[in-house]
Amino acid sequence: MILASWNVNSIRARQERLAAWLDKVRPDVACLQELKVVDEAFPHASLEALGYHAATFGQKTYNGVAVLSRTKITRTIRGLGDDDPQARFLAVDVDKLHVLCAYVPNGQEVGSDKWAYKLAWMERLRAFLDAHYSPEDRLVLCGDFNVARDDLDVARPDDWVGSVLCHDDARQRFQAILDWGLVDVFRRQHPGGGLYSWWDYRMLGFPRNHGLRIDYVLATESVAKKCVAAKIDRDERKGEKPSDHAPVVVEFVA
DNA sequence: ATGGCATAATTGTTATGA
Repeated sequence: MILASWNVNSIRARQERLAAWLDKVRPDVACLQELKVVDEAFPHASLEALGYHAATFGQKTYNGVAVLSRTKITRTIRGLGDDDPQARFLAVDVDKLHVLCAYVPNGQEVGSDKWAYKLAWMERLRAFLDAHYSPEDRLVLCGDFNVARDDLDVARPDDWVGSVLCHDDARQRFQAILDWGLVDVFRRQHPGGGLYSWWDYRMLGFPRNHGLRIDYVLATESVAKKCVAAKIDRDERKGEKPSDHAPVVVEFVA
């Protein structure tokens, strides 16, 4: 089974690239973030034509998450179960797997209101896991976490010391999510680091490979132990009109 | 200290991202 996570940075701007990529990779499940579109304008028809069911939790202009699946989606939970108006979380069941798709807030600047919201949001995500699932479940939590876990996940760590992507307080919230009972399956496959999922559009970030790994596939151990391959599809950061994020693609055996 | 690039709201400029 192939599972992917990709922050597309507008599904409408990325529609052609997304379709070509789905056709090439044929993931069984794909978690998408930053749709920047309301549910009514989500491109269901073109994705159906490619063989995908879709669950969406969209929003005008900002945020928005979706899960695509080649098999039927049997349950959908939109949001973390509170009155937060930002569309950043979607959980579905597909086959015998819980699939959770998250777009963690960026936080803008340490000390800002958005920063406080980011930390609180990550705590709410951990609480949601506690309330709804067991670490014994077959579960994956994928998405853009807007946190580089370790300096191994940062090309130029000195540039990012204390920033919203690398701050200890954010890393602690991330670790609390892992400590619930999740494995960073990409890290397990590539313990040496030095592989990135996001590069700034500016300052020749991608040609210089000044990247960070902030997109993740996390899995409970029963799923993680079936992982046979994990990669970041750097080719998707090349060419015309790329997202600033590349997809993370993970393969599991039966 | 700032912008640098991209997107979506709109058509000149702002909010946001990471």
